[in-house]
Order: sequence, then structure tokens, then C-alpha cells
Amino acid sequence: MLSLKKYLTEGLLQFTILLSLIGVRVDVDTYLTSQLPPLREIILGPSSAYTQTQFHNLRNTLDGYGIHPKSIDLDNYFTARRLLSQVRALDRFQVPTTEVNAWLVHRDPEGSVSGTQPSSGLALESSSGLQDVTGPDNGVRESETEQGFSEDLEDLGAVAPPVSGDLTKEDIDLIDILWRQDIDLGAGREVFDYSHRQKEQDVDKELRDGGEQADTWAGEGAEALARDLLVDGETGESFPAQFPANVASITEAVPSESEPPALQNSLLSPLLTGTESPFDLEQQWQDLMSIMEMQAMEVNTSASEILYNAPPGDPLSTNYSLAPNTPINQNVSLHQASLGGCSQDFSLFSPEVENLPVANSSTLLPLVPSNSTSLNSTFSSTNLAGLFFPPQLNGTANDTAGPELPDPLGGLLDEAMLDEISLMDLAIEEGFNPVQASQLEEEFDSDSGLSLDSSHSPSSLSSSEGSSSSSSSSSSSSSASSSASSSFSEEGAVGYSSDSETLDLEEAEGAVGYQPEYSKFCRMSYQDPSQLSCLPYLEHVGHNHTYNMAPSALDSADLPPPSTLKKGSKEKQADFLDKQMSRDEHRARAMKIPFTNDKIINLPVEEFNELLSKYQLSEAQLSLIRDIRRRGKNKMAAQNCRKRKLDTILNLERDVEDLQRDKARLLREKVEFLRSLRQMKQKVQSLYQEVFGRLRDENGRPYSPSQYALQYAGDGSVLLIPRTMADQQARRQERKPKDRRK
DNA sequence: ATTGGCTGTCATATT
DNA sequence: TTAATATGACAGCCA
Repeated sequence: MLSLKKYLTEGLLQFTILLSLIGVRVDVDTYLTSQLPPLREIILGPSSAYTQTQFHNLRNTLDGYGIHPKSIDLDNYFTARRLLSQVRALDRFQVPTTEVNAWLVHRDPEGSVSGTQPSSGLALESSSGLQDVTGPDNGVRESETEQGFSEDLEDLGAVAPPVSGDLTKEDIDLIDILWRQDIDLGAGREVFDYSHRQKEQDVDKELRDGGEQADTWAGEGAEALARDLLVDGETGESFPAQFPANVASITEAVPSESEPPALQNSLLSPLLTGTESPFDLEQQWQDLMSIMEMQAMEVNTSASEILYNAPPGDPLSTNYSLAPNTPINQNVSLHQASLGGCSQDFSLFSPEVENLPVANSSTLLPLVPSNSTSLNSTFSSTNLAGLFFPPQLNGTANDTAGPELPDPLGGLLDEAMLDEISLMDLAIEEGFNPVQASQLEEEFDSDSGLSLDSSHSPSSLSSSEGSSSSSSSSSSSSSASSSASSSFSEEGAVGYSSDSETLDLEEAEGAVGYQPEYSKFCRMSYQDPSQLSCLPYLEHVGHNHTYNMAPSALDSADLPPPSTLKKGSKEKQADFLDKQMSRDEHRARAMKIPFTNDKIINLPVEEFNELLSKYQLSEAQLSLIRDIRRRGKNKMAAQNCRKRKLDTILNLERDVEDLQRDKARLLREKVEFLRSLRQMKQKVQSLYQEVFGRLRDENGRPYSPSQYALQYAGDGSVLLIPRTMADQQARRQERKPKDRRK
């Protein structure tokens, strides 16, 4: 047995190779540990490709004990672990849930928001959110949205009675969300995640079912994605989707942020802080590219090409598909339960969405004249904010509302997203080859790593490993081997013992060199067919290469003429017995060895010596017998070795694919998350504005946004407080996160 | 005639 | 030390 050291070394090597293959040069776990521990497991743990390393590592762990390295159980073990990890992975990506627990805000007669009551869990329905977002005017919205919310609430079983007053309960809820954002965002991640996964599954289904749809969303998704990418990974700030996948536009957009602080710092700014740097944008861009890759993969087009060849004008919309979005609505319940639906809506409404007013969109206008018209039309919310809060006060507004709202979001984006983005950078460079993409697509049916892996890799791989060597195992451990196939299979513990399933699996997998192998193996003739030839696993061990008896078989007088070597396989089969004999068999026959080569090779030492002792053999005969035994064992060893090697490669390949899938999934999830987040922010902003705009002082006059702001307290209360106060509090609260970042 | 894949064999290392 | 096994390298065969 190999030493632990060797295995560790090997494992590290393999790991490195694997990482390099997938282009991972990032400390994935740094990012994942908190939210996605499974990736590491996927890489290091369950992979059967690392069986050796795994085994030894595992032997140091409780789990690994008691499993023989060559035992089939080991494969099962790894399979189980892999599956388990995949299952675990399902809930690992903890995107802040889109489900928001909202608290109703009571508006007192004076019109100031003073008190609140916990009322319901509000799921931001994407559809409504979308409408809000996409609607011509964001600020004051149509009732459809509200209805959507109501339905959602009802579905959730948390229907809050309509609140008296101008504000609908949804609005109030959203307002409440605003100040409870940090709490809520952190709370419901699992739900969100789950919804996302469901979406993915749906998406995958969609992919499978209708390729046409893929094209459909390709456009929409592209736009949506473009928008997504405009979201600052750190702050979560959304940018207008204006830039059509044009890097130049992105870079241009950057400076714009520094432009009019007015809008940035307006009431909206808290939500959408304009702190991004060009770097972030580039990362987002890379993100986009990588995502596009993923999407392309899914869509099963030679996407990568298209993506990169896409004309700058409309690259994303045409080539880039956000597959996941559309299918989502299929799952109604989940949809309702979480904001996941947002994505769907986005895709559906992507055209409009692109025009959505986002905090900084106005700043982009000058830079992106072509798109400016659409922006202007949809800019209402932004403009509203600007109107509400004069520039000079915007900064304060940012501080006021910002700390509580944007920070949680920004934090999420900051920590998780940036890392993820770095991951995604890799995707760009990595590039999926079409073949892989297609394969992935096939396997993508059930996106969740679970089904994928369960479908084939671990089990098949592991089992395949054992396929060829049953013969060797039988030979070596042959105390019982002489008898039946069953005994062989059981003994298969040695090396690569296998069961018949192995063959099927391998064939099914289309393992490169295996099938031919089998065919050839079948031709192999053992002198003792009763023992070995009948056994499938043994059959493929023996190779009857006609060249075996070719010129090299000098010692054998019965060698067929060379001419026969070149004849067809049919003719070979005709002379099966003679021609199937290996060189050593011929030699043995020539030397009149009284027993079969199979025995010579496969008998355990004891029996072998016993056998030798029964006969009076010359030195030459003994020498030949030993050589035959040595060669025979080595032959099987070589076969095992090759099979192992191949299996390792295949496993690595599969692991790479799995990782790529995971990466794609994570990227999709990220996109979804960002989208949802952005929508929520927009919603909250607009509602904030709406609520604020409806507040009236004792004289029935609206409060000046420059002088007052809504302050959300942790206890659920909403206060209308002077800006100065709000600023102070905001700064106080902002410090912590910032320090933490640095 | 060349080439790549498959196989067997040898030498050697490891267990 | 011996036997078994693993593996790199090489050569032959074949399509």
C-alpha cells in the first residue's frame, strides 16, 4: 500500500491540476466557507478521482475508517459522500433571501410615520417588483403591484389587513423593509436560496424542453444580465443597464459617478451608493462575461463564440441568455415564497427593465446618449429623489437612510460578491469548450449538483475502476478463486475488481478506450475457460492480440504463419484456439508445461508451489513458468494501472465539469440575487419616496426631504427625524462595516 | 507511410 | 528476502 505521504502528495498534485484545469486560482473557500462550504468538499472530498488521496485522508478521519482502499465499498462511500455534499451544497449558497419580513407602519393622523406593528412576512413578488421597476414611473406606482403583493401575502399566509390611509400595506411593508433591511436580508437566505435552486431546476427543465425558449430569454436575459453587471459588487449599487455590453461604456460610466452627487446622495443614494470604482465595474464586466459563458453553455449554443463575437451594439440581448429567469415562474409556490420570482419578471420585462431608473442612471445619461431617451422616460424615481432632496442634502440623506439600508446590502455584495466575482474572472479565461458545454447541458437537466453527480460520475467511476482487475484479484487472492465467478467478484477486493455493472457503466459513459478493450478481451482465450474465460471481468483482462503469437513467439513451433496475422477477425476466430494463444501460452505449450497458464499466473504462491512440486520440471520449464507468471501478473497489473489512470483522468474531467457546473450555478445564483436585491432596493426607494412624499406636517404641507428623513429603528419604529440627526446616526452606524471591510 | 491507440513486456519501485 | 503490485517506458500491432 502506498504511503500516506505519497497519497497526500498525489492528492495535492491532483488538486492542483484540477484547480488549474478549471482555472481556479482563487481561494474559493475564503469566499465559500461562510456560505458555500460544499465547494471545497466538491473539490477535495467526494471526488472519486482522488480516491487514493481521499482514502488516505479519510483514513485519518472517522468516516474513512474501515474501508479498504480497494474495496468497492470505498467507491460507494465516496459516492455517498459526494452526493451528500451535493445535497448539502443545495442550501449553501445563501443569497440574502428576497423574502422580507415586513412590519406594518402606522401612520398617525398628522401624517408622520411614528409607529409600527409587526404584521406579516412579505415576499417581494418579483412580478410586482418588476412592474414597479419597469413601470413608467417608479415613484408612485400602480395598484397592480400592490395587488401582487397582496396575493403574495395571502399565499404566504401572512396577510396584513390593509392599512388605512393613502399607503397600501405593501407600500408600508416596503417602507418597513427599508429600515429593517439589515435584519431581514440576513434572515431569509435559505428561502431565497431554495427558491433559486428551484428556479434553476426549472430553468434546466426549460432548457431541456424547449431550446427555442432559450433563445427567447437569451435576449431578455442578456439585458437583464447587463443590468446585473451594472450592480456594484461591493455596494450593490445598481447602474442603469444602459451600457450594452460595451466595456467602453462601462468605463465611461464610472466617472459619471463622481459627477452629480446630487442624485447619488439623494434619498436613493442610501440604497444605491455610488461608491464603486472602475475596478468594480470591470469586475462586473468580467462577471458578465463569465456569466455569459455560463449561459451560453446552458443554451447549448456555441455560445462562447457568439458571446465574444457579438456586435457591441446589442451583444447581450441577442447572444446572452438568462435562461434561469423564465422558467422560474413555473414553480408557483416557490415563486411566491420568495423573491426569486423577481428574476423571472426581469427576464420577462427585461426590455423595460433596461430602462429602469436607477440611482445613477441619470449620471450616465450624458455618457450614453444613445440610451438616454429611454432613461429619461424611466427616470422618474431617480428624479423624484433628486427633487425631494436637494443636492446639498443628498449627502446627508445618504448617511441617513444609507447606513441601515445600503450597508447590509452592500456588505453582502461586498464580501460575497466580490469574491464570487473573482471566481468569475476565471470563468472568462477558462472558457468552456463546446463539447463540454454540450455535455454540461445534457447533465444540466437537473442542475442541482446532486442529481448530476448521482446520475453518473461517482458510482460509475468508482465501479469502473474495479472493472479490469478482477482477474488480477482473482489470481492473487485466489485461495478461493479457483471456483466460481462469484468468488471472483467478491475477491475483487484486490485492485480493480469489478462487477458486471462496471462494464455497462463504462460503456454507458463511453469511456474512451474501454469498449474496444472489451471486444478484444472477449477474444482472449484462457486455457482454462471454465475458470476464467467465462467470467466477464476476467475476459476483458485477457487480451488476444494476434501479435502476441507473431514473430516474437519464436519458441513456439505451432505459430501460425505471419500471413494469418493480417487476416480478418473472422478468420482469427475460426482458428480461435490456436490463434488466441498468447506468446507465453505458445511457449508453455512448446515447453510442454503440464498446466495452464492461467493456473501459473493466477494461483496463489502456495498453490503455485504446490503445483510445481507435483511435476518434475526442468530448469527451463521452471524458468518459463516463472516468467509466465511474472509476465501474466504484470500484464494484469499494467491493465489495472492503465485503467486506473484512465479512470483518474475521467474522474478529474468529471470533477472539472462538476465544478464548472457549480460555478455556473453560483454565478446564476449571484445574478439572481443581485437582480432581486436591486429590485428590492428600487422598490424600497420608491416606497420611501412615496411615503415620505405623502407625509404632511401640521399645516398639511409636505416635509422637505432636505430637512427630514425617515429613520428606521431596530425596534420596528419609523421616525421622521431631522436630517442632521439622521446623518449622525448614519455615520455612527456606517463606521463599523467600513472598518470591517478594511 | 504515418500516426495514434492499445497492449504486452521489462525494469524498477513500493508494499 | 520474497512475492505481489504499481508504474514508467518501450515496442509491436492494428486501424
